[in-house]
Amino acid sequence: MAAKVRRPITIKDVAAHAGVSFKSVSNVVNDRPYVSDELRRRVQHAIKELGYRPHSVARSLINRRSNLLGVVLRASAADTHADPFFSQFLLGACTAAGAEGFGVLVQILLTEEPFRFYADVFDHQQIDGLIDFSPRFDDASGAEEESDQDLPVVRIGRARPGTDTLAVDGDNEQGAYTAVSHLISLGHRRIGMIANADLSYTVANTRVQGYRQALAAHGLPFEEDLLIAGSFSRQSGQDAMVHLLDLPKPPNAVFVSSDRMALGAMRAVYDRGLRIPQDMAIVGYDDLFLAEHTNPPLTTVQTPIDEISTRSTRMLIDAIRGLHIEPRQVILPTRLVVRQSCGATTGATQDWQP
Amino acid sequence: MAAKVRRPITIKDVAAHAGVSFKSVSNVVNDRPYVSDELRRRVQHAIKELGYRPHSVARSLINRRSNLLGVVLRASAADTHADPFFSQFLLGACTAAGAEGFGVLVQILLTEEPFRFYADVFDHQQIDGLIDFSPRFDDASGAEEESDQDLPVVRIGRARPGTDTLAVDGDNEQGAYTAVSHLISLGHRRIGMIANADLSYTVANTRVQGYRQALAAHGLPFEEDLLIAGSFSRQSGQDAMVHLLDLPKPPNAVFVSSDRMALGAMRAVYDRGLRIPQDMAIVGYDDLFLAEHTNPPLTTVQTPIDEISTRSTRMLIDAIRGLHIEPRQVILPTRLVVRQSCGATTGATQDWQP
DNA sequence: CTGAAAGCGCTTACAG
DNA sequence: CTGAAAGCGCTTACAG
Repeated sequence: MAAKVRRPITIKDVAAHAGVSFKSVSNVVNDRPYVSDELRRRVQHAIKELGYRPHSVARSLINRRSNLLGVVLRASAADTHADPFFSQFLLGACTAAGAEGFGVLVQILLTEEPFRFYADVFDHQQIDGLIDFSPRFDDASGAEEESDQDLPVVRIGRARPGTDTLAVDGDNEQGAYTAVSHLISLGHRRIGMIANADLSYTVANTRVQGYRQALAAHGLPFEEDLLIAGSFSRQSGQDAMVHLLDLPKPPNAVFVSSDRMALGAMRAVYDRGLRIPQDMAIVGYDDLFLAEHTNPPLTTVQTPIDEISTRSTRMLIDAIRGLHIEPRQVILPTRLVVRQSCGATTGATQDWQP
Repeated sequence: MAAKVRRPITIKDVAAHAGVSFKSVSNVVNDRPYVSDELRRRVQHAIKELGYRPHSVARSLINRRSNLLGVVLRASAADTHADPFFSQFLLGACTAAGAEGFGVLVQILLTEEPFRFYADVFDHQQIDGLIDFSPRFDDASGAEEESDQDLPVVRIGRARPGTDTLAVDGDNEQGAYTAVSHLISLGHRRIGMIANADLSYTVANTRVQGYRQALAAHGLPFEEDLLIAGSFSRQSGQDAMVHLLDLPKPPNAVFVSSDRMALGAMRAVYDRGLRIPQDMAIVGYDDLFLAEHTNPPLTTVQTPIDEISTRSTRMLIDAIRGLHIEPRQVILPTRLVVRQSCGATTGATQDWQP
């Protein structure tokens, strides 16, 4: 453990203490070749003894590198409070960044605020690159893809087709496909879908694709009536389910591509005096903490958030280092977590009431 | 909006463009007095035109200030995934810090890792001060209060008695007091408590104090049997409730000082075939997102996390600026959110099943 | 390996 | 207000 330091120790203090030139200290610190083992040992000893830490700011000034990564989250105030992914994402990002000597600067913006360019987001703070973690930002605006500097940017989510934006995302198509196929394998033939948002959002659109592909792959027709789009909120999930239940011939299973909205959908089902999953099977998306605690526990799709955070951070650091990055878009597989709301009796978790 | 910049613009570029000395540019940027309005206008015009941003690293080197705040979260991997407070805390901290020209550097540590001193946490990254957001870190270790540098630190949580650590916290005593008093006002006389952790954690201990004070204030005896400590997890809440239900004379109301544990406690109640709140009233603590979604919705205590984040950030910045800070410990009032698990019929939310 | 110099972009303190 | 200099802590490039 480093000795406790009161006054800043500089490279010169270390050089004096070790009886070498400060140049040699620099060489040792930066792991340069042509340093004799003996010299290295003496310098390292002095560094330890004095508790020397290279002054990152001075190095930044000369290297034109701050070794700082920016992470921006654009979300509504309500989302932020509940967003279970951001903390988890940060954990992975901090770990991956730290391993490469980078720190993580965070900026959270409310979508209610006027749009800001990346350069403005971190204002005068120098960063070497940036991760845009704004899963719910309307893709149609597109403004966030326009890097206003030569700043490397990795986007969490889907890149706009035709662009070469660096992007990492969970496989929404596959996640939805798996969820719906699971319902089909359980014997359901009329399966509705409540999309998590308007289809201009890729995060909604891609999941609808998976839904349609699953139907098609199993020879089931796509019925326009059975697909309805919500808007992220629980209430919108409830409204959508009411709409489906009011159909002349309602579905008996629904894929709700957001756990939060699935909560609202379940409420609508119970309000009609129907049972889950007997009268209505439900599968969600996200695997929020609460998915385990609904009644019955919610079968849902889990996004590989840890892997997304690690991959995107490494990708950004590679970009900062000028490496050639291939592929530029990474899509990571999701996992279906089977509980009871789908009607499968094979769920690992047992039944309980709250 | 700033013009788009390809190459870094320096203070000299601005000076040349405006036809003034670079010294004057510095004066304008730093809002020094004795700058004529005419000069200021010319410089500001040039700054805008060139899209100049002062190089924060160069300023840091000379000012010995990075304008960077560190925020550390120490948590277990499981907690991180679910911790609803951290994102929300960061939102407040980023906003408050940004308003004063500070950026926020984040570091998330897993409690499973070996302990690290603050200086090691941010390694070589320079920060001006630090917020320790480690609500569940065992207070008994105390290591985190020992600043190993002259680094200003604000702790989120309770300061150790007798120390002058800067600290901001929610009023756990008052929160618990209010929760238990509410149960008493509903007619309950045998009220148990499941503490969120071992009493060596102030976050548990203070809530127990509130529980005892509420009993005493209403002339009810404190019965040792009715108090049992869990350990943050849902399972521990379930086990504790089983224990209480096995008592010769079980309570008919329980204050569980953690929503997550309340979830386990509810499960234990249902496993016995009992009803909530008719057979067992329950009040939680934290107001997690899911509290609204339990069956029945959970009455719980809400911590003023937004105010905690804003106050602690401002306090840290004041400390960095060398201001005298009084009081050094701030305790902010909590709020009881009445739903249905306590048996009050006056809850604003209506009854529903999941 | 050491020495002596220049420079990263800025601020400070000192003369004019 | 301007000018010319020094310096924050470090790295780079150049001689020895």
